[in-house]
Amino acid sequence: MRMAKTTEALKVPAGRAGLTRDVAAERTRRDILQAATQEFAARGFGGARLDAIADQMQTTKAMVYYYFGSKEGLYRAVVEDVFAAIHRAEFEHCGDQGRDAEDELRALVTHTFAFHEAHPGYSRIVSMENLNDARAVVQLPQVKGSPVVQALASILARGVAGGQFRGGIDAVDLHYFISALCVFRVSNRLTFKEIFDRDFADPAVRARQLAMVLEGTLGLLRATA
Amino acid sequence: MRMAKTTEALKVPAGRAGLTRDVAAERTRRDILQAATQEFAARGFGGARLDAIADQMQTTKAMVYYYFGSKEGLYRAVVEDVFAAIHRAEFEHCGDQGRDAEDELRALVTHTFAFHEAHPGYSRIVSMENLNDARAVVQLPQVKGSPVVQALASILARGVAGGQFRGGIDAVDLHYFISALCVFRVSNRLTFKEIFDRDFADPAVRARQLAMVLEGTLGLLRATA
Amino acid sequence: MRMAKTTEALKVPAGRAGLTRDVAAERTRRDILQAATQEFAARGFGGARLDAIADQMQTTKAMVYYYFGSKEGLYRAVVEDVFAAIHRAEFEHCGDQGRDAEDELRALVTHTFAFHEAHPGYSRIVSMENLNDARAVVQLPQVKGSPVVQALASILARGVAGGQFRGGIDAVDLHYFISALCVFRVSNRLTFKEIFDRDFADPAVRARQLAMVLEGTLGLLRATA
Amino acid sequence: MRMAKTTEALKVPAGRAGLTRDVAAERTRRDILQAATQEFAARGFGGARLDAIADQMQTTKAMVYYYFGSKEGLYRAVVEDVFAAIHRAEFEHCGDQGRDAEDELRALVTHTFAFHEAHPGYSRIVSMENLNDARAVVQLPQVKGSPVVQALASILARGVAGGQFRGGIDAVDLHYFISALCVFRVSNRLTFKEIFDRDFADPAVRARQLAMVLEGTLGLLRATA
DNA sequence: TATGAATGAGTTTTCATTCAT
DNA sequence: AATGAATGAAAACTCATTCAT
Repeated sequence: MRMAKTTEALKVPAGRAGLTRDVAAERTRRDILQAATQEFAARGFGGARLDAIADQMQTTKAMVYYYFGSKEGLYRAVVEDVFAAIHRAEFEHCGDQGRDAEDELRALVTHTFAFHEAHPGYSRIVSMENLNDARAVVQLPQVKGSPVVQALASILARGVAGGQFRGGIDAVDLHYFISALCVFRVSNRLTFKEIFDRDFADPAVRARQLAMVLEGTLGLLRATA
Repeated sequence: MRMAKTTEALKVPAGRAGLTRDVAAERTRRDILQAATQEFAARGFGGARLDAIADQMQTTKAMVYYYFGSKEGLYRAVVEDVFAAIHRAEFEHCGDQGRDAEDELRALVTHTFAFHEAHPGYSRIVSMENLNDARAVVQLPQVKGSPVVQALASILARGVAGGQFRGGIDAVDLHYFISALCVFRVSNRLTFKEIFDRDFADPAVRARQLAMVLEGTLGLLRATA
Repeated sequence: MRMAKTTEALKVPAGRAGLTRDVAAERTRRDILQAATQEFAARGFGGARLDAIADQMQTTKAMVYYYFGSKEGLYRAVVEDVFAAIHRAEFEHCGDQGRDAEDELRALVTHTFAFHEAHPGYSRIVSMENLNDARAVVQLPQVKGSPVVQALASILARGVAGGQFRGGIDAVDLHYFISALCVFRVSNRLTFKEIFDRDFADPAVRARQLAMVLEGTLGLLRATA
Repeated sequence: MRMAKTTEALKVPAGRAGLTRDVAAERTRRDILQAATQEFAARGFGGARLDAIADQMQTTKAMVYYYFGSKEGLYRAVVEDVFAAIHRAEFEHCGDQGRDAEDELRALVTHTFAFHEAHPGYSRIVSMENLNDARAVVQLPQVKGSPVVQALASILARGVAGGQFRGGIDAVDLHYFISALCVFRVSNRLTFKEIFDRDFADPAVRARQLAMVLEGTLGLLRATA
């Protein structure tokens, strides 16, 4: 009897005795997923080794097939998981509406900046998925959209209403702008360092860049050209 | 007798009769390099297949070894080639100094924006190299630095001197800022399109984004906060 | 506590309350056996998958081990079951002795012809067992012999006595003759159809072939050469 | 650079120097094919092991993929080869037309009888292919038809014209009749021996059975019922 | 220079079997 | 009596690399 595919496989335990087993199974699944995220981020899809993933746990390689069906299925689950984490993080931030639009935007940008910096593995997975023609994302309807767009739209509307921001800026475009500045410094850190000898991880550099991102974003919104 | 390694293999021989053959050889080498660039860009290092590269040409797989020594050597040559192309493009632009600093900056940003858009394969190779821990770039001394930094420094100096720009912005940091905005929309186009349903290739979107990049960059430099 | 092996597992228990459960168990066992017969017939021993067998029922793969001990044990049970069914069918026919020898033979041949046609799965199992070096049959003492041989011997004796048939024909040899003609058209139907474009399932073809088998058999027995 | 697929892969050597290599390559291919025929005949498709095939030669398992692309491709090549051999044998016999129809038929039957007996591996492959739903034969246009049908048609026509045979017998049907009797005793030899304790390989049994097949066939054709 | 054949070490995948509950 | 999870050994298949010509 096969399981495979994605996440819906974990049944709600019927009782106490069942609980332990299902919990253990779910734990096995998560172990695999975590190890796989690391391995895929480190070596790409083609370079990732199921052996390496299995070796990181107490489980065997066959379990990958039991839970995910194939290397491709595992990859899909990893991508799904990463985008879910990104969206979750964005959602968690969007709660504290109601403040001044500019303050709000600064907070959002700062948060985004810090989030990607703190989770370089996510950027790697996203880069890899782009190299892979987004073939996993295409098949995952649940990754569509992000709460951050609503949040930006709200900020923009308030800023424009309050006369702080100029109009004509679209929320998705603004998200591109902020994302580019926050993600690039993580995803392209290594080549940038080699070529320009500048380490984005250096605290001073980081502080300057955060300031630039904030000023650039606000400069864009305030521009009257 | 093997040749292997990277570029020093191209020495143009002094002999006369040998010329034809060397020209053919050089052509074979370039064919391999181009096919390899595509293959690596499409599948990453681990996913790239020497068979696939050989099949794209009239040459055989063994030729890869004759000219590049190994898959790794071929990969290095591809990365070197790509960065050389990027730097060459940047250099070509930097020639027309002497105009107004802001105009100059607009031209440089616009050029960078268009260049990456026109060469998505380059961004792919750069993304891949980052996923690969920059292991090729580390070994390639010739890719260090870029003329664009001098150009930006010159623009900044003139802009500050002319009172158009505020001071305190570093040329390399500014290059990060511009690169991020120009590269991200190419390297992350696919996932962005899937998730936010916004196609960066759409002319209207492109025009808006170019405007944003220009306004954002200038807004950053003009900012007095 | 394991049971394993083959048929002696079916003992009907004397207990009262246990009855329901044993009936259910026997039903499970038969379900497995049927699914297994199909799977083995369809894919051969090596190609058969316990997963596939389990998936066809409401039972799990582990039940196969509970009831049959191993894939090999299950295979043996299937072969035993099939030969038992064949012998049972042969026995059922042999009851109505006492008629004219030639009529009797016609009836027997016609019956054999129809039986194999109606149960192509049996021929498949027999073919498979031959491909498997008869390793299951060797270990199954209960499949030895068949009532059909006695029946043929009786028919032959009466036919010879009545001057209808010539002597010198052995009952087992005659069984080979009839079986070959009846089994081949089932077991080799597919390749024959592809190569000669003749479908043995076609009613007209079937009628002609039945006539041939009857005429051939009787022609053999009447021959005086 | 891949080859795979079936037989057309062997190029005609361009010259003397090329000859040796191509001949060696062709030899490798045939070695694999022969080992595979044995392995498939012995264990069926699912049970056959590529390792076992490779171990029988001085070549490696990867060569199977080089020449045949997959286990399935190898299987197809084996089936093709076997049917080609059967048809070739049938063709070789069909040459000596012109004799008396009955003599001719006796010779053909005797030859068929001996051929299958001498090549039990062929019958195994045919049995296996039937168990495998004739999936290889379906894809092999070159196995369609057999010269034996023409030969039988000719014999029948002459026999009818000469008054020796009755009319109304179709050549393909007759081929079924003869094939069934000749193939069954090879393909079902093992189970028959176990169940009826009669060894078809025994010279005395063989002689009796050949006589039966001859008499039965002629009896069929002479029958006036 | 160039080619097709060959190889060996790996990689993904499968599967019969067992275990804990 | 039954189940789902787990396992290890082996299977098919791949691929970078080398060799003979």
